[in-house]
Parts: sequence; structure tokens; C-alpha cells
Amino acid sequence: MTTYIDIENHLSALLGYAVRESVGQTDGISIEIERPREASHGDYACNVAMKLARALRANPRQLAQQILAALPASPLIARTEIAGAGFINIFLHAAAWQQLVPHILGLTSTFGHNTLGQNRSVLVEFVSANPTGPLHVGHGRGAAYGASLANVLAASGYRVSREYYVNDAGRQMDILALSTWLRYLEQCGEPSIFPGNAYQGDYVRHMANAIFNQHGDRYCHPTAALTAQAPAFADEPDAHLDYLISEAKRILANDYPYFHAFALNEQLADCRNDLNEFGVVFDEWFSEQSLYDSGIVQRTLDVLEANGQLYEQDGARWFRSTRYGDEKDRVVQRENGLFTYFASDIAYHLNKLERGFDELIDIWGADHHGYIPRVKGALEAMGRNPDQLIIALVQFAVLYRNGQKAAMSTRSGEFVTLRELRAEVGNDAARFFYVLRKSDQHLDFDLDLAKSRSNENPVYYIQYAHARICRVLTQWGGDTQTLADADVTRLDSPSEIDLLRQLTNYPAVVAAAARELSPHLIAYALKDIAAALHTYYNAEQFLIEDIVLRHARLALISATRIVLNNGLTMLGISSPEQM
RNA sequence: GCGCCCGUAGCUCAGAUGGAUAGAGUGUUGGUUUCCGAAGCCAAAGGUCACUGGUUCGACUCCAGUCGGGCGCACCA
Repeated sequence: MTTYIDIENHLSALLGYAVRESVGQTDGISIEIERPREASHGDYACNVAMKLARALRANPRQLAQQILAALPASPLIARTEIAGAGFINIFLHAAAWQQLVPHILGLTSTFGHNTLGQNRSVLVEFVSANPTGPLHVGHGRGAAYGASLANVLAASGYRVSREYYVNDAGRQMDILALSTWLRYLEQCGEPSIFPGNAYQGDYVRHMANAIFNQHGDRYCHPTAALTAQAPAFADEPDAHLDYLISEAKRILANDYPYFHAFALNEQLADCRNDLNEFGVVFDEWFSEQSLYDSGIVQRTLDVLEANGQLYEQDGARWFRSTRYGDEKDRVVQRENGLFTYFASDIAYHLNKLERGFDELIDIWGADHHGYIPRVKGALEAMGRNPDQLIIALVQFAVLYRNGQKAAMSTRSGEFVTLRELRAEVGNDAARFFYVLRKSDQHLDFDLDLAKSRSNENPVYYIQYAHARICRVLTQWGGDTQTLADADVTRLDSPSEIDLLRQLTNYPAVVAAAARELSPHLIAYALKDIAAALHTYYNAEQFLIEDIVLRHARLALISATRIVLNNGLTMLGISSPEQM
């Protein structure tokens, strides 16, 4: 078995050599190998002659001629031509494509991997939803995107850590603890004083039930005292909520942390379970509270203070983010002495860098884009390189059912949860539909299409290709290991060459997906590969008398199965052997 | 008002460093199975890449402006 020659690297090296030999200087000019749309323009094309033309003040077609004259011989190249304004078109021998089959069968699960990351470490932080209720479909998109992206990066030579930032320290958690206690009081038979801006969802009642069943009326107190001041807050619902929180803390005293911790643990466990079922796992669940407990928040502000980045005004402490391109300065410590979310977030990002990661990727909802300058600015203000932090924005997903929008709002309790979505369309369809769009593009999620078990559903199209191959290999009944040694020189029909080309392109797609943080490219490549497989399946027979050709074809579809499985796995989608 | 994102076929969307005649699915129309799974395949039709100008050998791609849509502009997270 001869060793595999990577076509694009090979052509790039040959042309680079030819350019140096023929016209000499190539500074600033990179050799770009592209795949023309038009088959008559060759298998690959190079535009280097046109790029050199300007600098050398020469005719591009003449340059192309000189370059081709110096082009070394290659076992892959059948012929070359000069076309158009000065394109060098390259036509390959079938062997250039055929060599891929034993290559894939040898590598199996690592085929498609690349070394773009050069073993750098990257922390991918995603989902990070407040643990104040079930994940909804918007979080689902961030989860699917982040998990797929992390897999793409891992396949591209990065050491990847997946992290969920748990906002367990803020006011929202207090509201959840309060909501749980108030529902509990209803269980105790107290008159309901549940405000409209507390958490309305049934899951709060469920937590209250659980506590009541376990502890009876141990945490019961009369609600009369809580209602006494209510009328004063008629026009200030948020102030009313804060009042109730402070009263809950006062009345429950040492029991308040119980409600807080119970609600937090319950929601976190639910969230973790939900994501696990979705195939989304994290290496670390990082607590915001731990940033306070370990003193990092204080230390962070000390650093900023020492650097002259903070000032006092109106009783609050401000960070001079306008120095770093932000629209206005931002408060890090409020008039009431409490730190803002921003303060702990600066500390969190500092902590990430102190843990030694080379790159940080934050995946945020697109509605947080205005937050970017202040976080990057804070890193810069602490003497860090803000370019180490990359923020990937994920746009909203809008569900459509029967052609109509399904609206959602966490507070009102009328949202569609990720769990409901998964139950309705299945994990595979959900993962696929979520990453089928570019992440910074709005997503119209068609529920009816996603759950249809018909040819209209693109996820089945790909899975069906995989199942079809498995079926053929099963009917054949041989050992697929032996196919690695098959003589593949007769794989030269149009549908075979086309399929081989699609498979050859796959590693470049993975690299592009990593470079562009765009796992959707994988989904589109899989559709193309599946289409080429289906065409092949209809064009040729596999289980034929001719044993050499039979083994060659089985080797090809076996390789195709491996690539489909690699890609589907990267997107967190199953590869069924039968459907 | 300012900032970020977006505008490609009837619909939903791709288009990797600027390349040659613009891509897929779906929908519409027509064809396809004595044969490994028809959840498939083949074909037709469908476009002023929002608009205007600029950069250059070449622009869907880069720049400026206009129009249209989304999001954001807290001592919330």
C-alpha cells in the first residue's frame, strides 16, 4: 500500500516550487488551490499567475506558461491547461481519488481530523443559562452549537474544555428561592401572595411540593406580615420583589439558604440531565459564587483599581470601559455595596486565563452583543490580550408549528422547553436542525418538518445513506477489515469519482468549520456525501459476480459509511444501521 | 438617534482566503422499482444575489451610502 498524498498540499507544493523556479520571487503571494464549479475547468485550479501579473507587470497567461513549464512531474496529475484570464487548470488521474479509500479504511474514526489547533488549549463556555427554570428552545440552539463546535475543534487539534457557567450568586436565584418558598406557603394553607413577576412555572410548585412532603410545615410562616406593605409597591413590582426577598431572608433566617440551595440543586440537576439526554456534556460546571468565595472578584477589582481603571461616582464604582471602545463606563460595585454581574464576569474571564487556556470561546445569545466591548475592555485593562477571547453569537430560534410562530417567555411560564422539543422531534432531528443554519443567522425551526418521518426531512436523508450501506455490507456478510486491501483501480465511473471527490473534500470542510467556528458546514457536507452515495447506489450494483470490482465498491461504501459516521458523531447525531 | 447582525429561486437557506456560466432542499411539472431498502434516483421550470456608487484583470463576497428587517443601548443577568 502506497502512502496517501494530500491533493491540495501536494498541488500547492508543486506550484510553489514551479513559481520559484520560473519567475523567482513569490513574497506575499500565497499559492491558492481552488475547486472550480465547472467540471471543464479541471479538478483543481490555481490563480497564482493572475496574482503575480500585477507585481511583475507581466501577461498572466504568459506567466502561467512559464510556471507550467517548471512544474515537476506528479503521479496524480493527468494534464494541465491554461484557461480564461490566466487560470491554471489541473486534471487528475482517477488514482488521485482512489487512493482515499484505503486511507479512510486505515484511519477510520480519525479520518477528517486536522492539526489546525496545534495542540493549543481552548475553553468553550456555552449554555450557561440561569438555573432558575427548565432550558427552553433558545438554550437548545446554544447547546447544540457549542457541543458541535467543541467537537469540531477537538477534531482540529485543539485541547478542548467544555464549561457551563452557573449563575448561582445573583438576584435571579433569590427570586427563585423566594418563589419556591411562596409556593410552599400555599401548600401550608396560607393565602397566596404570589406576585406576577416571580417564577410562574409549574416546576416551582413541584419543588414546593417536594419540600412540603419532606418537611411538612417546618418552614411555614403567616403571610400576613408580608402583605402589610404590599400596596406601597403597587407601581414598583421589582421593588416589591426585593422587599419580599429581604423579608424571606429575615423571616427564614438560617433556613433561607436551604430554600436557595434546594432550588439551585434541583434546577441544576434538571438542566444537567436534560443536556445529557441531548448528548451535551460539560467538563466543568463553574460556580459564580465560587468567584466571591475564593476572593477573585475582590482581587480583580484591586488590579483594576491599581491600574487606575476605576473611579467613584454617585456612590458607585465605575470601570472606565470607554477607554476601550465601549459606549459608556460601567458600574462594577453598586451604591448599595453589592457587586454587579459584570464584576464577577471580569473575574471569571481573568480566572479562565489564569487557568492557562490559550484561547477562550464564549457562546452568547445575540441579544448580549452590546456586552462584548466591556468584557474585552476589562481584559485589556488588566494587561491581558483581548484577542484571546472570541465571542460567538447565536441568534434566536423561532419555532413554527402549522406555519405559525410559537412564542415563549420564561417568566410567564408559557415557554416551549428543550425537553418538550426533544420529546416531539427527537434528539437527532433537534441537533441537526439547530446546526443546519449559520449560528449568527436567525433560525426558523419547523417542528412539523423536523418530526416528519418522510423524505422531506433532511436528517433522515443522511441517516438513510448510512443505513443503506450497513444493509449492503450485512448482506455481503464479509469482514470489512479485509476491504482495506481491495484493489480500487477500477473505481472510475462518474458516480464513483463524484463520491470520492466528496469524501476527499471532507477534511477541508472540518478545517473550515473550525476556522470559521461554523459546524453547519459539516451538516452541508454530509448532505452532499449522502446525495453522492444515493446516486451511486442507484447507478451501480455492489453485490456482483466480479469479485475484484465487488470488493472495490464495497470498500468505497465502507469508507463512505465511516465518513458519514464521523460527521454525524461530530454533530451529536446517531448513525443508525437500520431505520 | 447610536452600535452590532442580516437582505441570494415561490418558501427555508448554503455559497471556506474575491475567480470563470449562481447552489441545495422544499414546492410545481414529468419520468423512474422482475435487481443490494423508492425515507431513493433522473430531468424540467424557477434569479436585476435589496438598491446605488466605489476599489480591480475579476465582486454575492471588500468599502461607502440608501432602503428594509432583527437585536442591543441598566447601579438586570
